[in-house]
Amino acid sequence: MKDEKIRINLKAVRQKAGLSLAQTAELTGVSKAMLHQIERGDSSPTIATLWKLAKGFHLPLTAFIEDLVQTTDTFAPAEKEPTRFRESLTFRTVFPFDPLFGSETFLHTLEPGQSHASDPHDTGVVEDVFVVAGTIEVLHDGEWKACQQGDGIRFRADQPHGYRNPGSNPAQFHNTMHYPKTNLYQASKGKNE
Amino acid sequence: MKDEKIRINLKAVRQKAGLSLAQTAELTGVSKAMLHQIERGDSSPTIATLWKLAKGFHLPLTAFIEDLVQTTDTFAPAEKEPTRFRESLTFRTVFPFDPLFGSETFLHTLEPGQSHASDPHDTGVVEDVFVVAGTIEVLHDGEWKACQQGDGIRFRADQPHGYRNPGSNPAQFHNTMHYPKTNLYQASKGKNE
DNA sequence: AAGGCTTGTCTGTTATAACAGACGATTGTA
DNA sequence: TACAATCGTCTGTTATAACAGACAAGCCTT
Repeated sequence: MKDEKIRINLKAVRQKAGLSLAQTAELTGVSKAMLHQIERGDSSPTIATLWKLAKGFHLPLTAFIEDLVQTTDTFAPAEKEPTRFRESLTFRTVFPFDPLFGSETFLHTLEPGQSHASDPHDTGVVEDVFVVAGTIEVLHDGEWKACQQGDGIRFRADQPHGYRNPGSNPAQFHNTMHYPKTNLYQASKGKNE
Repeated sequence: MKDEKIRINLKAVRQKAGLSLAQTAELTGVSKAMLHQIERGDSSPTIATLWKLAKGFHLPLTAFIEDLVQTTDTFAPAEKEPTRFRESLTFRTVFPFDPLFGSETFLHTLEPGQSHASDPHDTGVVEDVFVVAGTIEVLHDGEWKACQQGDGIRFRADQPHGYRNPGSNPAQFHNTMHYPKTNLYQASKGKNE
């Protein structure tokens, strides 16, 4: 059964923390016997107990099950689009729009001092921004939010938003646009199907 | 309790797929009564049950567990505590799974010499990899493909694949999984043995 | 050795997750 | 109106997750 991985993860986390079953029971509020059964794979814990474990170890719930989620494998390389310029920023298409997923990803580059304002998109469109290098500020809900390298921010794009680079070094950020299923249907009604 | 997320996500996923409780029971192997109790929050499902749901819907376990940001704004700061995954790589969730888009995004970190292999996932699942820093090699069709900083690769994830860092510096890469919505429907017909 | 204190394991008991099936309410069709 | 086929809800029953506590084996002190 796939549940093995849960057992392994729990044991690994516990041993990594250098805790005994009793200590773990004290820490998480899950009985010692239950911990033992989970590690042995004799019982499949409920999410409630999983949550106790996560909280006790100060780990995200996914820490115990994330490996179950790992995808894998084959690939068809994506073509690299040439860099294009708009008025105020440079961008490159990393992953082109795919109607199956309803998303597209760009890599934007902002020189120091540059800013770019984007008009509101259709309702339901969501934007993911992840700062690859440098520091940028993202405008949404009427205020500028500072985002450093490694920060990720998701927001509704059906309102005015924009980006600017307040620093002294070039900044790069990922930009993924999600177009909800409902929008796709309305947009492509009578075309695809 | 935090278990609400499970209930909400399950109901959202089910309704998104346009399935009734009976159809979902048929699809996932979880009884109709139990589905109802889970959605109502009257019972805390077992991971075994959660796994049935995930397999039935061809979705990751995180689809039911991660915060359901029904397209609300999220901010994932870079300083967020990374989740350690075994001995082979470190990652953190940048954008959690959202049933509206059917995708989730992680940020993986590979130390020099580290490698990670993944098991095949459901057909139709597509993975986007974008190298943020350093150099990695991606295993595909039995051969390792070198990917430098700024390279983006999209590939189908229904075959074994893996990542490794052959360089002498740490490497970071984005990892977005797309779970096609069509799977939800196709799975309901003819999937049962 | 003896004692005290751990470790992980194994009981018996309780709480509840999971099941099969019945039930009224609703919808569509003849 | 009557009938059939759904829907989600609500029973009673079974399976098992979760608990408290006992147990032997190992590890230090003295």
